[in-house]
Amino acid sequence: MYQTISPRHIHRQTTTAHLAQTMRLLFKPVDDLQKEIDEMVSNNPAIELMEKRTCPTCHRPLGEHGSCPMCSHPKSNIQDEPVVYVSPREDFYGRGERSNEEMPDEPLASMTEELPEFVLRQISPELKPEDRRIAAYMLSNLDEDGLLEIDLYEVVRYFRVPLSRVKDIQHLIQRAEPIGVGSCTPQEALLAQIDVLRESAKVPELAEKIIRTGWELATHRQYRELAHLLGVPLKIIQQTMHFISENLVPFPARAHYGDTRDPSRKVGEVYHRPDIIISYLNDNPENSLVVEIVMPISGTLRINPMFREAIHEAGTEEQKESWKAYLERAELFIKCLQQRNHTMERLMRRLVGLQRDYILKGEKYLVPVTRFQISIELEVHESTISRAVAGKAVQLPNRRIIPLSSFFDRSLPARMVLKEIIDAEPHPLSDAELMALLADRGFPVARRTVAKYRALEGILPAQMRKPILREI
DNA sequence: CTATGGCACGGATT
DNA sequence: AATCCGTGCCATAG
Repeated sequence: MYQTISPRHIHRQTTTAHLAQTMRLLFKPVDDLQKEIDEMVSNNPAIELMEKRTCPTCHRPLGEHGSCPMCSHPKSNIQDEPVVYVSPREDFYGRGERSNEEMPDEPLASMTEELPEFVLRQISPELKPEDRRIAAYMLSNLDEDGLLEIDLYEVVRYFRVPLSRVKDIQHLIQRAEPIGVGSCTPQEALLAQIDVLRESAKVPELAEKIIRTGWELATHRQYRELAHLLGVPLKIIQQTMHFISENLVPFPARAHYGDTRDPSRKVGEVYHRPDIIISYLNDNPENSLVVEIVMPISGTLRINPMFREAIHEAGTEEQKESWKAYLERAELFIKCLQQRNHTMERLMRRLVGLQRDYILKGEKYLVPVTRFQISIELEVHESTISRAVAGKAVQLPNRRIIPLSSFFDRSLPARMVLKEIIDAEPHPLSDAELMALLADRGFPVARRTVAKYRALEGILPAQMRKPILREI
């Protein structure tokens, strides 16, 4: 944003109207903010959008001080103080870009409306610019299960590019969340998931074999025939099938929608543009973290100086008044935006410092914090924090997009440890036993609560966890 | 009798 | 003031 006013200065001249509007803007996620800004810019002649300024070397938008935080900032060795800045960032589809290309943007099925965007956003950092159209085209042809409903050759013909290039793009898509999306068949989706899973856990060799050669039999639950075909004992087959049904999803998109196993993901809250992007400086894990507060516009807003001048030459007194009103509203709007960003910036600086391990090492390391505590530390009202957190999404360095509110989830670490325990124990443990083990690891919770956590994580009760097969 | 899920209560959080 | 979350009690299933 255009800043001639320091945040402290803003604070002093806060008025009630100002406050009210700041509140309104504060809890708006980027999507809504974009509409808000668009409307203001097109209706109010006093405000204008400066052209975007991008860094000449890395093409990222410049930070608010006119320097590029991504490449001109020296390597920071301050570990507790991440670089936080407000970033003007373009819509990922590129505004206006769509008009000169015949980007296929026919309406999608309502359920998957946001899936293509969601995926495109994840892969766009690795996607060559010239491949974006192809990726977007493929993503717009997903069915409601997240599988590609067109043939790869169709894409080849449409864009007249080599098949290998299309396959490369598909490979990229498959590895984005939900993993396996964009595959042509359920098998392909499963194999992609195995691929990704192997990076962090061991996967039975047999699983891949079953999917590759015996999938027909497996889907019909003809395990005996399958065992015979692969020359493996029936029992092993059953165990592997159990592994598959527990860990893999043949229809990637379903995991996010109707699946009651993961009630923490609500429909509509899943696929968001990130409001905040956390990444490594220059994408190098050696470097410190950079936190971008995303702005939905590609430039900076400011008062049009011409307009300010023009007021003196207003024809009638009436006109003068109305122009002044425009001017005031524009000023207010800009100040409120600045304050919103300032609040977000402070919040994220504190939060990232606090939850660094969570961001880098995983959910197990989340530090339990309440909004209330943060509000005291930042000396703002607790509702301010609530507003700032509500409905916002964060993209982590590993490209996962999660709700900002998960930073305040008290029970997440306990649930992750619970998962670990269950994964590790070959013998199914009852809730009471699990309770004891959790207590050992520093999570004293009631037996009843263990059951609730299990349910939250979609883990079946002990008896049902024996090698019984779930429907695929 | 044991293991679990449902319901509801109370305290903390928002 | 409304909502969320952990927990205790009790019914039910095996």
